[in-house]
Amino acid sequence: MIAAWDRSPASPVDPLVHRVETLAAPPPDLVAALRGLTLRDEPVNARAELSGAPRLVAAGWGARHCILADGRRQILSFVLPGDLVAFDPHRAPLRYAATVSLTAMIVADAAPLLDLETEAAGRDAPIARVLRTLAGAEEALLAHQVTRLGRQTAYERMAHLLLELHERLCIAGVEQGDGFTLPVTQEVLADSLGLSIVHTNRTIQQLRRDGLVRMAGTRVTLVEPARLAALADYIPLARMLGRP
Amino acid sequence: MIAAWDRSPASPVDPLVHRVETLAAPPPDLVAALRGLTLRDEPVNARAELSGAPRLVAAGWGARHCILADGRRQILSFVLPGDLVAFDPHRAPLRYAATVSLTAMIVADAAPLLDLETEAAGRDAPIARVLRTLAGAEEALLAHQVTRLGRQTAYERMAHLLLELHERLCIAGVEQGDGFTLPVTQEVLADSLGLSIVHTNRTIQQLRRDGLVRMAGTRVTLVEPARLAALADYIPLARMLGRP
DNA sequence: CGACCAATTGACCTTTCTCAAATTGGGTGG
DNA sequence: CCACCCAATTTGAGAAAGGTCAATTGGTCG
Repeated sequence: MIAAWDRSPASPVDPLVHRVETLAAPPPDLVAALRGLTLRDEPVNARAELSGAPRLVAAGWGARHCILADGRRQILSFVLPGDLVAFDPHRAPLRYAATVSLTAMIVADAAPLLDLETEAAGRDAPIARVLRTLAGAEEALLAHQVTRLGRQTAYERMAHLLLELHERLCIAGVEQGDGFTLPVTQEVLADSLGLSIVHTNRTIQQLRRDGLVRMAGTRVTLVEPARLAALADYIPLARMLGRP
Repeated sequence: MIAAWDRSPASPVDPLVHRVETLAAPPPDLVAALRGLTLRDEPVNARAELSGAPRLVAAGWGARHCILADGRRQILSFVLPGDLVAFDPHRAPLRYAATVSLTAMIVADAAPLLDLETEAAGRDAPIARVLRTLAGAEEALLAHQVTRLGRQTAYERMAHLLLELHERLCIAGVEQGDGFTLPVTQEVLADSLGLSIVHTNRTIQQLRRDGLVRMAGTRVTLVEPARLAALADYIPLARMLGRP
């Protein structure tokens, strides 16, 4: 048996490649090209701001959020392995919306990826098609987030978010099976779900009592994914992006 | 005096050009090129689905929305004059999120605009820069929407949305001054704000009683824009996009 | 052990929802 | 012009969901 630290270290592009393979049916040579990239990566502390240059998340959790004048915070989206941040260098980042790390992270310089796109000029190039799929995934996440916040109860929201996080981590190849590691506090969940901390806690407990999820430490297990998906009206990202 | 129907008909690109001029400081020759476009436009009935080809909204109101299994509806964003719909023909539209007309609309074929972008190949072409700004505006709108739904009270949400609609219509040159025409029912506002119809109605009345807005028929007047903006923590789109 | 942060619990309060019933405001056919 | 209709707005009353405040527990780390 091989211990985790004993394996050859994963490449920072692995989660991205896994996402691409899962969502976009890329030609093999594009996958090879992506794997062939050697990206300069660097560690980022928790609670740091991710700003500036184009980056690819290799590990760790972050978030984009807005903060109101009186301190209320709303998370717009979680930033997970395989995600691109500030990818278009020509586009100024939104003011009053920040991208921050929630845990320690490893982020890589995404410039080589950009070059790949620039060289393969043309809208129909496989790399362009793949990047469009990733943009579509981001759009789908925002649609999920708005619908959760606007039209779902706390119970539904929580189930929906857990399903989404699980699906995203599986798509990125970071997790597999029926559970995942949730490395953030309930306060962070509350700031994503638009709930108070107290109510977030009670909602989790209700899901536990109903036998739908198990949560111990940072480990989440989706005990009854099908029932969760039904009650939360969860539409998998893969399905939103058009795969039947 | 000239009746409305007597004026020379506005070009379908007018709202777009006005937005671009307001938000993106474009070079004069690009503005000329945009004005020079002759777009085939067509009327769309209220409550129709806007699907398929790239379109530019010339007049009327639409919305993107998701509908849950039990009928609950959440509007993701309003679609107003000057907005592009399904602009990237290479990108499949999200399933389970539809774009519909709320009023009668006039929409134009956006293909010539796309051609303009394709011909002027290059990320730094003025047309590309302008389209990026419009994409940034859309992103800012979604940030607003998520924050409203997640962290604001009904009262704040309503004030915030009215300010946003007003700003968008002014940016598109469709309105000016301190008011605008709101051609949708309170049910539609409710579906955007994540509220019930009844509470939407009561919230509007509260704003009226407080002397912050006037609403008669479809006409909305922002009586105290500054106080509204302060209580709703409203950040103008222009400021989010980086203009100081 | 003490400090501290996250999770949890209890009590009470506010916001928002639901249901049901007016009321209003245009249009429309007679 | 008027009676009628339908959709939209408005009102009332009671219930449910979720928030706030304050205290307690549990685990971790120096």
